[in-house]
Amino acid sequence: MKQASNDAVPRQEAAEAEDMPDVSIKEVARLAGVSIATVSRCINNPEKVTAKTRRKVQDAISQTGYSPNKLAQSFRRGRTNIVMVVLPSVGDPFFTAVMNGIRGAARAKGYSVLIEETQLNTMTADEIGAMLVSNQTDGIILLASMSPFGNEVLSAKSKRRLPIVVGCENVSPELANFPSVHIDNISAAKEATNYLISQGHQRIAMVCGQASSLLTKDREFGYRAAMKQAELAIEDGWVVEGDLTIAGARKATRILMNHGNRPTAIFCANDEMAIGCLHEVKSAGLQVPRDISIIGFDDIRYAEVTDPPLTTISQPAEEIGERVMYRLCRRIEAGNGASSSPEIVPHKLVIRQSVAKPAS
Amino acid sequence: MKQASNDAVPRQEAAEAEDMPDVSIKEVARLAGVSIATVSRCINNPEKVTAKTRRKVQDAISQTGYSPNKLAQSFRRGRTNIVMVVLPSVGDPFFTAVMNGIRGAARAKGYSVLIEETQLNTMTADEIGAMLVSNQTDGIILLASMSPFGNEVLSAKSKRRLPIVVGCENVSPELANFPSVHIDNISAAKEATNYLISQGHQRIAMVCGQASSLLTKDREFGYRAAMKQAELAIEDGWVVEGDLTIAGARKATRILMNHGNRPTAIFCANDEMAIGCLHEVKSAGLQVPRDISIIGFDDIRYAEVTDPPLTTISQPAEEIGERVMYRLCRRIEAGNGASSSPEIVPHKLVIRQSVAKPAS
DNA sequence: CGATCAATTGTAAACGTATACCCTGCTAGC
DNA sequence: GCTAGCAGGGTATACGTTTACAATTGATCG
Repeated sequence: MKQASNDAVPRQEAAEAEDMPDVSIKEVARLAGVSIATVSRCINNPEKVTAKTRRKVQDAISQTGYSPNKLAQSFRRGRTNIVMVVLPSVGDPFFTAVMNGIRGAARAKGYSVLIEETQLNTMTADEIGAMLVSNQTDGIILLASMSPFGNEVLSAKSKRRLPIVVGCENVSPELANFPSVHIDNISAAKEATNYLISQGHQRIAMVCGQASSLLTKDREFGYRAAMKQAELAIEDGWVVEGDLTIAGARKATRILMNHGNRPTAIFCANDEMAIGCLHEVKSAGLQVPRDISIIGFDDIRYAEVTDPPLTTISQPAEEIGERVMYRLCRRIEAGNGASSSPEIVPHKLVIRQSVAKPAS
Repeated sequence: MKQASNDAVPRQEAAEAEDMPDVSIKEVARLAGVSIATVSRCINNPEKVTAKTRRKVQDAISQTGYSPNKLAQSFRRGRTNIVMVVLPSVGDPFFTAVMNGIRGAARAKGYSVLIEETQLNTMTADEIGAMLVSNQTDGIILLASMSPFGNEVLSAKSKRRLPIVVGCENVSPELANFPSVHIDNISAAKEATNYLISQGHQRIAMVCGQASSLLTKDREFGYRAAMKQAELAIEDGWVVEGDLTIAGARKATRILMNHGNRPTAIFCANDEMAIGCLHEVKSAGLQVPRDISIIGFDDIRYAEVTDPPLTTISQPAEEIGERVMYRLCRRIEAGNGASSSPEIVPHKLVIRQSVAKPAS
């Protein structure tokens, strides 16, 4: 296959591309007959260099296939253009949607996104702190409560205007005065519960999230508040803890189904669990919503294709993602100058068909 | 709250932690009364340093709260310990599962994971290539066909034993001799189709993925092969392209439902689409599997909670993720020395309740 | 034509770490 | 007690950029 030389292929280029050991700015400078400073300027401040020189450098660059070593750049500039987002589970479609918003904004701003899950203990608070401190990332978006995180590294470093923004949930006390963007989880949970009440339900149970999660804590709080306000009792065993997964919800639902005083409606702290709950109720031979009503939270994309379609609270997930990323950017650029007030985005009750008036 | 001084708190530490401008190895060395080389050795080769010295250094480190600047480390060592994975959609639970495998292995090996989606053009092939070339990442896992990617950057660089591993699908010709790990998509699709045939179906349609995706191309190929082998005709309009999303599948399904010669079974190229398909069929007032059978592909976690539960092809998603990551590690460490043969993992037909014998 | 000034380019230092190489001092063997 | 050997620690350089500053060029104006 090695032909002699009868085509007009620019042979030199090919040859250069062949080995190309590790072409640095030096090599380009040599080839263009200028100093490395000029090459650097050509790339970063093209207006500060003569058109003629720019050409020479451009030629040299395309000849060598040079591209700046990002490692060196990051090192020199002290910035990686990487942000980290910490969340409970990438698998949850709600967070996926938030991530889409983040990713879009990140891309627009020239950042890459590093994802870390807390769910399976894939990363401890210490490690996250270490990551921050060691400059691997320019900033962090917290979509998950990280209480243990607060005290150790954070408090010491927070004064150094550490770029952290909290998303999707209230900021915990330890993280006070970090910016945040989220819906009003308490009000939203109240609204969901009130909707069930307005349909005539009185025996309303809840499948909530882990106790450690501030987000689900708020939702449970809203549920309890609504029940209290309506003067409805919450029986022992009606509030059962899931782990925000389908499997967890199924287990929790089984417990509820076997409760002596079975509820007529179940409020799930997220849609993922509502799906598990729905399946489990149907598996028990009951019908939804005829026998039991179910309401979820998040409005993930599967919510409208369940059978029956899920009534739920809708969050503007992508928008949250976008906003949280933009706030992080401002925090990175402006330091503590950027505002740190919480930003509340609107939620919405989406009525589909998993809730009906109770049978009795 | 600012008390005078009546407790035994080590005041110096507190004071040091207070400002901590940017403590570098130099500061630690100064404090420990040793050279920076020794500090470095203490961290990276503790056995090459006296216990006594080690102590002094350790003390200085914890006093200052020093942690090595990863940027500088990466720069110096020429490695970032970050790998990039390129995939069509993080939202797809199948890829989420693969990612879990990747993440687990990455964590075990000390890598962080950078995710890039191709679906929404969030990153062009050029950008990915640039990323690679500029050392931002140590290696890349491709879970998505990147045909346009092949020629430009890759071919030029592939000789430089670029650490790339392909996952979930056959490696395209341009990427030849990169390692890969995936199931045998063609055989699996054949198996799915044959199962429908074995149940007595003759009018079998398929909702496939984008033409650009090698993975879905293979599945379509398997379907066609099985049909041919069984001497069953595929009518015009029975193979309709979805985009691997619920919405796309619903649109595709509507087309199938209106087909003059309506199929009795539908093979969907992934479960996400099968869910959309299922919903659409039921929305049309038909029953599954009584009126129409549906079979999916991937066995995502929602597959067992649909109504009816989805019959599908199961892939060992996490295992694929793990293996692909480990192969990438070997590639990073051993260069081209590491084998580059494709690694086929087993798939499995999971029979649930979305397929039955045809009515007629 | 020479001087002054602006525009452009070159020089060199710095970022924080790792390490090759050298030096010191100790131990052990004779 | 002397030397060979070696382990522990110091010195200094390199990694590839960016950038402050110096130097040079070219141009404009007197």
